[in-house]
Amino acid sequence: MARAETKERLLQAAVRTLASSGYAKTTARAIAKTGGFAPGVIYYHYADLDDLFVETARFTSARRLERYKSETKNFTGAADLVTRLRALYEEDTAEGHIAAIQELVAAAVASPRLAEQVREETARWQEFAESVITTLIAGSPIAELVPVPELASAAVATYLGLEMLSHLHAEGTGPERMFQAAHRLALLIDSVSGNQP
Amino acid sequence: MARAETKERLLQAAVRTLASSGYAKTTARAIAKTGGFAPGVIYYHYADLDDLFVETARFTSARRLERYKSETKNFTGAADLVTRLRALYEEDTAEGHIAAIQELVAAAVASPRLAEQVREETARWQEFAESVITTLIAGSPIAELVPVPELASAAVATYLGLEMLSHLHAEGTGPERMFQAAHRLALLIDSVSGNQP
Amino acid sequence: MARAETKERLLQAAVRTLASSGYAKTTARAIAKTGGFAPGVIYYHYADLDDLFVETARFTSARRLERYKSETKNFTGAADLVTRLRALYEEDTAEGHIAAIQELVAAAVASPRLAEQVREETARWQEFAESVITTLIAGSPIAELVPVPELASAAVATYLGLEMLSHLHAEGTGPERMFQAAHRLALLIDSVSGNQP
Amino acid sequence: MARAETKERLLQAAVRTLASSGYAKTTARAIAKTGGFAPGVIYYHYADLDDLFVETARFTSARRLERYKSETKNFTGAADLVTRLRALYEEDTAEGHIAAIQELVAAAVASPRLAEQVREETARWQEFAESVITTLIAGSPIAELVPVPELASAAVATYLGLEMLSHLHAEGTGPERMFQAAHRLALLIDSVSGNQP
DNA sequence: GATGAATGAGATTTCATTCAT
DNA sequence: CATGAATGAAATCTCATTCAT
Repeated sequence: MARAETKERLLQAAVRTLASSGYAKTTARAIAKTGGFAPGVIYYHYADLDDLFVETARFTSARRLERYKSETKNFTGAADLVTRLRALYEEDTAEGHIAAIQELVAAAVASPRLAEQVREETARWQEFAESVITTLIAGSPIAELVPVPELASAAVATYLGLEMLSHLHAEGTGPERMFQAAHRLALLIDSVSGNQP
Repeated sequence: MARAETKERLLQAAVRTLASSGYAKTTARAIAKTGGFAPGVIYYHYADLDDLFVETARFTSARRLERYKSETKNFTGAADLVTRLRALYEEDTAEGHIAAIQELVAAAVASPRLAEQVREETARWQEFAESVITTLIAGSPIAELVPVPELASAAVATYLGLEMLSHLHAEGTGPERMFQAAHRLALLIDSVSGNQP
Repeated sequence: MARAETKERLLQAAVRTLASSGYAKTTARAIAKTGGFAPGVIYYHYADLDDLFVETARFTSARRLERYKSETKNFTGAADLVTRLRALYEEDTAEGHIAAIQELVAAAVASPRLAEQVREETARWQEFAESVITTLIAGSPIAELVPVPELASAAVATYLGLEMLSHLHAEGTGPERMFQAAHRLALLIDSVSGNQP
Repeated sequence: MARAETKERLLQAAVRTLASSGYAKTTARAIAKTGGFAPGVIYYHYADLDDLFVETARFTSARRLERYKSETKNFTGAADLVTRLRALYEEDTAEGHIAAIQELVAAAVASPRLAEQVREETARWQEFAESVITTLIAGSPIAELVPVPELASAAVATYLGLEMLSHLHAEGTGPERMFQAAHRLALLIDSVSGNQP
């Protein structure tokens, strides 16, 4: 099998296992079982598990960020944005993307290399959040007053924290209700700014 | 040594080890080394490591919540509240409290009992956040419009997410700048509501 | 069991296994089987196999050197010295001491720490050889002409090389015949110098 | 590529890897990397690694012995012989020949076939040493007294032992100083025997 | 002839847990 | 109550060898 193809299978399996079992239980065997290959393959393609985790952070983050960028292109207002983000968040949950990232963040305490990679990815998300916020407030009278970087940081943090907490609730209604509240707030903002809902 | 005293030493050691090494490296030996006692003691006081982790979640959460409640009693406005929270957040960081909680949340994926305990603790924090928000908006004309539970959820999530991300930044200036921005916003709110700063 | 006692058991087992199986086959399992304990014990007392090998080099070398010093005290001439060395060499062979050292030297190519330790031990043997040679030629008219350090180096090298080669000969008569030849030479030297045989 | 040519590339790569990494680290992958070919090739030309090692012993020994014989042809005395041996020894070191042999000797403890091959090669070197010594002492009055086989054994052993020890010394000045001492001794012998230096 | 991806057996290493003291 | 040595199960990792291409 082609090298690149196999590597992607490994990364996918790593994401799924991290999300479902936590990083301490994401053993080589567990990943192999998830992906349906022999544990040895991991070490043929990656130096060690740490190496695989670093690549996993890069892979899943880049992949999702691309999707977020493409799906939020040309949003027409705050409410529209919330609607799109809600759909994307549901994809994240389904794929286990944020859950995997959260486990990788927790694992990063013990791995400088992983910490550095997650830091890089987070910076990319922060940049994305900044550009969305900037677009959102463009033309508004309060645009000057908004501390964009801090708000972007807060947005990324809230996103991660939400996922973190939603894992604890079997029902998983937490985020759903919050998106609804956010949507109501967004409609309010749009009506004030004269956007089309 | 008194039973209770020893147990607290164990729990403190667990918190410190979780914060500094991550839960996968928080082994019986590692905790014992942090606390300066023999690994065997853990099993004298707790059934197993999972049991210790459950108790650790209860212990550090209860302890900090008590402190948060006592330190936010009688706050006089949004800006005052932010100031107090900033000081408390610094204590959290110094003690490794939130870092430990974050590791426990990550670990909870693999332990139903731990997940249940963290859920309980989170509920208490959410309740606390709700009461603070309710107090904050009491008397305001918009009080009716604020979705308190959702806002409280978001606040807790942001708090956790922030700590999560701040771990990745060696400098650690992230939260500091956010508290500053929050303080400026709070001053604005206070001036609108007629609070004393 | 006392820590020191167990550690010595481990070191003895390591020497025996190195001598009988070569360093590549001296696995944790193999050592444990030789010594009759669980493989895990090794890692309780030593950081890793490399660590155990370093200590093994120190242990077996120090032990044998002490014996060599005590057994060559007050030798009365070259022939007497050869006789004593022959007996000591037989002990070495029986205990597997030199065979183990030889395997450790071969292993040292891949382990800087081990290389350093073997270097230290070799220096001690060279020093011992120098003191023996100096005693041997003391008072002789040619004493001034003998390059003691170089001769000591050569002696140590020959000793190791001999053991190395004797391993290849099932019969093992090689060293025996060489000691006999050395003894004849020693008698010649003694008769010239007027030593008592 | 011609069969013979490829096989020689494999053998060369094996020698270099043995010398630089030790036999435990001389894996199929490591050899392939050294030689710049795929690991699979080894198994096309040799049954297994043991087989490759046996051939490597034969190859490097035969090659060097041929060179030793050609370079010591018609030596004119002890000092001249030492000079030639010193140059050859430097070649050995540069090519990693003796280091490889030493690793193979260490490995032979665990492989009867390899042990047998090394034994054969050693016998050839012993024979070579005997013929050199015989030539050296021919015509001397003490020729009858010299135990040629034992001396030849000792010479081979010392040669191997020296290399073994020289690996441990980063500076590598050990053998150099010994060749110098040997040269001074050789000059003395030549002057006594009336050889031309 | 040669490649290099994949496997499975076995090595090293870690660690929760037990237990004699 | 506390200690810390020991164990056994499971983890990480390595590698000779095979095989489809």
